[in-house]
Amino acid sequence: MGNNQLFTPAQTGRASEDIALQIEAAILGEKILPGERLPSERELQAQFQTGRGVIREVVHALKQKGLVEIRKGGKGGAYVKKVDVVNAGESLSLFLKQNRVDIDQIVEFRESLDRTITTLAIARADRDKKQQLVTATEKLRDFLEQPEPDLEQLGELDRNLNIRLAQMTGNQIFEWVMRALQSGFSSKDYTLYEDREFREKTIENWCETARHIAANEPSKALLSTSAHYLLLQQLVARKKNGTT
Amino acid sequence: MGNNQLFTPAQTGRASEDIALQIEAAILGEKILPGERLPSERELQAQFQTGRGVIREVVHALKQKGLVEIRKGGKGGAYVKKVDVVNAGESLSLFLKQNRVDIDQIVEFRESLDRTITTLAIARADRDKKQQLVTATEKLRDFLEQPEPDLEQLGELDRNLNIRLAQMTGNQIFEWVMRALQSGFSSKDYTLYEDREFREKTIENWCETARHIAANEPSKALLSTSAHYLLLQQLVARKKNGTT
DNA sequence: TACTGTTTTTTGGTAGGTCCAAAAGTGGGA
DNA sequence: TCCCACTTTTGGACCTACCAAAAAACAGTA
Repeated sequence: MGNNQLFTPAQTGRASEDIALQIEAAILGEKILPGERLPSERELQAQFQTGRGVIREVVHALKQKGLVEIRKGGKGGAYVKKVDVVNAGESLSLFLKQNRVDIDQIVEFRESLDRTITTLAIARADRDKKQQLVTATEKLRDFLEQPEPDLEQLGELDRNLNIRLAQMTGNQIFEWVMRALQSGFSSKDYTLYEDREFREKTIENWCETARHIAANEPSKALLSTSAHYLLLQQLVARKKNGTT
Repeated sequence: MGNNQLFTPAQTGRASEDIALQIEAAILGEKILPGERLPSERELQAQFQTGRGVIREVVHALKQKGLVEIRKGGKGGAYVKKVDVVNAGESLSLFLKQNRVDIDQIVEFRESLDRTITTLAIARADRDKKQQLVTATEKLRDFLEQPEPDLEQLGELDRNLNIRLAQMTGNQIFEWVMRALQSGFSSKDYTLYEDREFREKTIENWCETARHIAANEPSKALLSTSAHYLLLQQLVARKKNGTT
């Protein structure tokens, strides 16, 4: 970026916020493209006519927001990241954690989300994607055949299925919300998959749903989805009664 | 270099992140309750045996996450905030801004969200709340009678209506997502309300929807909602053709 | 030339200090 | 009692120094 005055010195007052806004605007305004790097902390310090501490705070705030990635050493610095859908931001997760949102609410929301996603996925995704979904669910079922399946890995596969389905809507927001929600969900995971019956029925249900989606049968697919959430609600209710 | 460290992630981890996690855990674990304050930066510096810069970074990261609020002066410091649903986190907003998510996608998502919310609101909210919704929509219509309505204020009222409706579901997550989405939506606002016809039809539609909700008529309410989004999609399409 | 190991430079990370400004408390005088 | 100046607390900014990691530059050898 050289010596052209992309940034102006901070005004007196909340210097850090001012600088943060300038840099953030530069990133969002694509003055600095993803993959490029901001000047080093010491350069920024000179450009903004400020202390390095301020710059560090700013850069770290950007890092926290997921806008940049920091590398050290020669050619290190703050590299602008493309905020992709993977970065599901922890704000929802934090909200779920601190407010002790009831798991029923999460389930309810996920059900409504899933129904829409299923419908859209059937309407929009191409044959290949749908077939891949079926294959993935069958792989999951095979995985479950093991006498001692790794529950953590199982959860991971399940999450991936959900995300894959969300991607099939062609609408990034569904994927974003799904990811955000799952990071919050796993944080209050009641280790649902420990229940063997639930686990088997759920996977079977997944396979069924995937088949309906591949067959372009929205109403049947929605029925499977509902069945899944019915199962989930029952289990959650049991767990609750068991622990309280 | 001892080879015994080959498999451990090594403690190259930054002290600041470590400290941040400790404090965050203390807050989320309710060791420190909302309203209480963390020790002062200098005290923390002493407790953690570290430099003040590190502490400042940590505290500001927490502030950025919305977990604390910083006051200065005597009795100042980092006060723990209750992360309420209002704090809709900017991660979604950032995502929408940087990825140039198409406005159609936002509209599509909002429509699906609104349909669920409407259904749930009818099922769950009590008479009073529903009546208040009707009153609020009528107030909005009256506001529109002015020859020169303040568009910004109008948008604000509209947002409040949406949030009020989301609250009526009794599920905080809907409210959270609605808020997050709106902060992102307004950032790519095509100044839709500038179109006088759209504005009037929309408000009229709002009144109608509210009445259907108050009358416990889910299917009619959903019809109004659909009509609203149809209108919105048309306008967006027109704007798009006009600008590209 | 090509590879290899060392040294230098760049850059973030940490430590500790000084000073400033704002906010709350403190106390004296009208 | 009330108001104003003074003091204390605390975050905000700035600075200097040094450490550690990573890349680049370099030297040495085959």
